[in-house]
Amino acid sequence: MPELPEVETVRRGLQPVMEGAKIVKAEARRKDLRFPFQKDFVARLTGQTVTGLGRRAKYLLADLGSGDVLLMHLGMSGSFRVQKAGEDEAPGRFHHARGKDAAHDHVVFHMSSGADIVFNDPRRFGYMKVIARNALDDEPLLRGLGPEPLGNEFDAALLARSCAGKKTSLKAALLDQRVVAGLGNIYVCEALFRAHLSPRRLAATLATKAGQRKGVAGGEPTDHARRLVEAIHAVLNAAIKAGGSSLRDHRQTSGELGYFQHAFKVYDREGEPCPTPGCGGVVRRFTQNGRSTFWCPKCQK
DNA sequence: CCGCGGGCCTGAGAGC
DNA sequence: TGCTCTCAGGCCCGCG
Repeated sequence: MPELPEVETVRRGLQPVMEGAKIVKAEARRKDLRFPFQKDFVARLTGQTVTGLGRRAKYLLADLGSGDVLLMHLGMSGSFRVQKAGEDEAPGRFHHARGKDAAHDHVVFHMSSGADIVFNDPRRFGYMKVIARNALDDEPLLRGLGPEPLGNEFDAALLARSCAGKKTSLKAALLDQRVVAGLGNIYVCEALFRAHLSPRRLAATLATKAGQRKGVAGGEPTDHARRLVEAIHAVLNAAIKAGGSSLRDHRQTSGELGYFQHAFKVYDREGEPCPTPGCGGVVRRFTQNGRSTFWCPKCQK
């Protein structure tokens, strides 16, 4: 489910109840999520103060007083909710009028702030791991990640360079977290639409001819690359402002829905008229690398 | 190394 | 009502 805007929304919801508070008690209610929990997972969290809550790509990172970092990933269906300590934790199958099945409340942090933070994940593609902060650079889950799309170093030149020599489609390249870290299927479709670029275009065409050979440092970006970076910035910032997109699972930690799904131009809009003024095309869908791509074949070239 | 397809899980919705 | 089938916002792994 969650792409960068949803994870950032979750981070902003958790920050006020986690930062500066102590994890009085941690519960892992099953032995695994996507991966088995570490044997010392609960022990390394218990009694620790959370000194900061950050985000890298689609990961949340909670800094602990011990020098450890708690790494959290929401997978496809993970969500956090914040509730008052002892409140109505899981009385029935469905609670909080949120359609969340309590059977999938897998991890709970009881905070000294008086908040219980509950991680719910029906599909269990999410995971959590505690690692030493001084080993972050060696962490396999983080090591290959490319630049933050909203970070200073991510610009047209860098994008063009990392697409240089890529034989794959532009769509697949943008989904590759080594190229840029944090985009997923929705925001790739939306960014390509806003940039009027075809998802089928060869990724290497973002660099000029001179720069298309892989690894050429001076590969000049094309106007296409500039347009695409602008579109990525715009769509991510707008989505964060809207609290993310709620299709099925994503909720803000308060339980509120995000509402950026209403602003989708093409995602999940197969058959609708293209929203580009004067285009007159129709939004189409097809499958690329096993994922649905939504686009307007008339104005995305 | 690179790109692709399969697999991991559960649940919602469509069609019969 | 209920069954079967498809699809879903992610990512690791193994294959060619």
